[in-house]
Amino acid sequence: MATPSGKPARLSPKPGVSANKISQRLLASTSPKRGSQNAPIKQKDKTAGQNEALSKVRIVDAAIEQIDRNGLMGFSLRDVARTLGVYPAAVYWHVPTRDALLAAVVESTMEDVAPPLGKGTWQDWFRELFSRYRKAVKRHPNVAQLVGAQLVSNGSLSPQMIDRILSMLVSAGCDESKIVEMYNVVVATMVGFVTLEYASLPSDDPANWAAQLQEKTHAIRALEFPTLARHLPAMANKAFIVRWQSGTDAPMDSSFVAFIEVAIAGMEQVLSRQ
Amino acid sequence: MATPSGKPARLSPKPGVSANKISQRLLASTSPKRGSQNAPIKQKDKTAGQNEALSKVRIVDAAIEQIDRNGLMGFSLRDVARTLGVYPAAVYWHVPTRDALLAAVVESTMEDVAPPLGKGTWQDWFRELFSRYRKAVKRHPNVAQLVGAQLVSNGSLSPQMIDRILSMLVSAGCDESKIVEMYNVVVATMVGFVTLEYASLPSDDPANWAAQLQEKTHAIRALEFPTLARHLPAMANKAFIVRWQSGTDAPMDSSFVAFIEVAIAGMEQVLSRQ
DNA sequence: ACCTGAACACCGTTCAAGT
DNA sequence: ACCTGAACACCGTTCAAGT
Repeated sequence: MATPSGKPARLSPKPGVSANKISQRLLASTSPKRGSQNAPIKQKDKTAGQNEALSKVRIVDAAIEQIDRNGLMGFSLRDVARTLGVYPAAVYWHVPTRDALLAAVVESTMEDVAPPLGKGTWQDWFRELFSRYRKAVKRHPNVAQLVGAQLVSNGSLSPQMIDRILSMLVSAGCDESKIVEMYNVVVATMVGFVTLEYASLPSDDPANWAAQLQEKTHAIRALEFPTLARHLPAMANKAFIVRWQSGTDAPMDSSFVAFIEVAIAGMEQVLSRQ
Repeated sequence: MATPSGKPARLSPKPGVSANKISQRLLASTSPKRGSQNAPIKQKDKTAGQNEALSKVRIVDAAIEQIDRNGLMGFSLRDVARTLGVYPAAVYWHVPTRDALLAAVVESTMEDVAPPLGKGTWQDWFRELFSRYRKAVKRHPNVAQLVGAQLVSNGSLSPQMIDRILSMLVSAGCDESKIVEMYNVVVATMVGFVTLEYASLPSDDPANWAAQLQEKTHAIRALEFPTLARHLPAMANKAFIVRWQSGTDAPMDSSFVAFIEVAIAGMEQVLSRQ
């Protein structure tokens, strides 16, 4: 009845979902999958509007739509092709690989995060930058993981954003010798919290998973971990590691604010010390 | 010759690698894959040592080894089974799913990150925590993405670490009403930078990819982005978004130090204000 | 209790051939 | 130039059956 892994050996038959890879489930949220067979279904009716010429933008849009609906887990080139009514190979004419497509998705998601170089304080500018980034991710939360992984080293290289961050650091009085370090601090701050906040849950079966995690939570020995035990009620589903919903369903607004205030206060401090 | 996506329509035949999913390539580093067929190759010789009874720990260890060698991309249940000389289904007796296995990998990677509650300052304790976390990730860099995604909301719930972080915050004078927020700040700080630093590169062909990115970099219009242009030499391969190696090959030590100093200075500031 | 052997329903990618 | 149609080499997962 119970396997060594402590779970029932097999649950319900689980029909079409099956297969997949890497962070897939880890990063995923939910997703059905009504599988059609092989050949694409050409829909000639105007209602669907699926018969304009295929193009990279149409493909990227379809990909985003699919990721929004089904999570990263629900994403596959073949499915995108299916919803566009073409063969998978057709997609390959416009996009060299699956991951190039995902890179394009990231790029599209990240348009216009960097605020213009107005006349406020540098502190306010960075606050605005961080908030805008978060809003951009919020619009397509299931893309969050991609962004985190991609933004680091990627063709989604937005020179404008980089230039503005550097300019702002200069006008914040950052020493030229420290500017690369501080730039990295800014980017890590921008991306770090939000990536975690919107990291999606591992399970196919969120309800069950939440229940299990709550179990585990209640099983914590109050004597061994008194501080944790004391704060548990306040932390439940509101603190990293002790939550069972992602930022989509349980936003962490106040913690985000705290995070950026810490970051900015820290930057003030470090910049004034140099 | 050139497709709309601006890349050659098809490169070299690309033999066995093929297929895969999600962040796969995004998170991956490199990986061959010498494919055996279907049935596992039983090796009865002692040298390989592959004939002890199958068990969850052996499976997890094999998984880690494989991820270290081939990247997350090179990871598959079937491959793990292959190296253990058993059928894929055998693995399923010990581990309920692929992602449960990856969760176990994370858990194993994250052992003992939280330092004991010694007698130093709270500042030093957090410095130590952040450094230990980074070292743990460094040991198995290809697991970094998993950790980032998992640690947030996961069965890798380590009550001890949480308890210690909370205790430290209390003794740092953190107001009880702000403790959850500050805890989240700490976790995001711990995980954020390092996850980005070790995020792996998208390409199957890192050399080519690096070249392309350098091209793109040189193509930046100096007139349009003067600050960026000025600092480009200092940033190349050392700054997020403008690098073509991951933390494994190009560690970002000084930026990491700057990051945690900013974080700690910020925490001092915020804690003293409340 | 633990594993084999085979099957199922998917993948990403390639490639000749059509239009 | 753009897409079809089919194939190739993989996946994760299930399930009866063996031992």
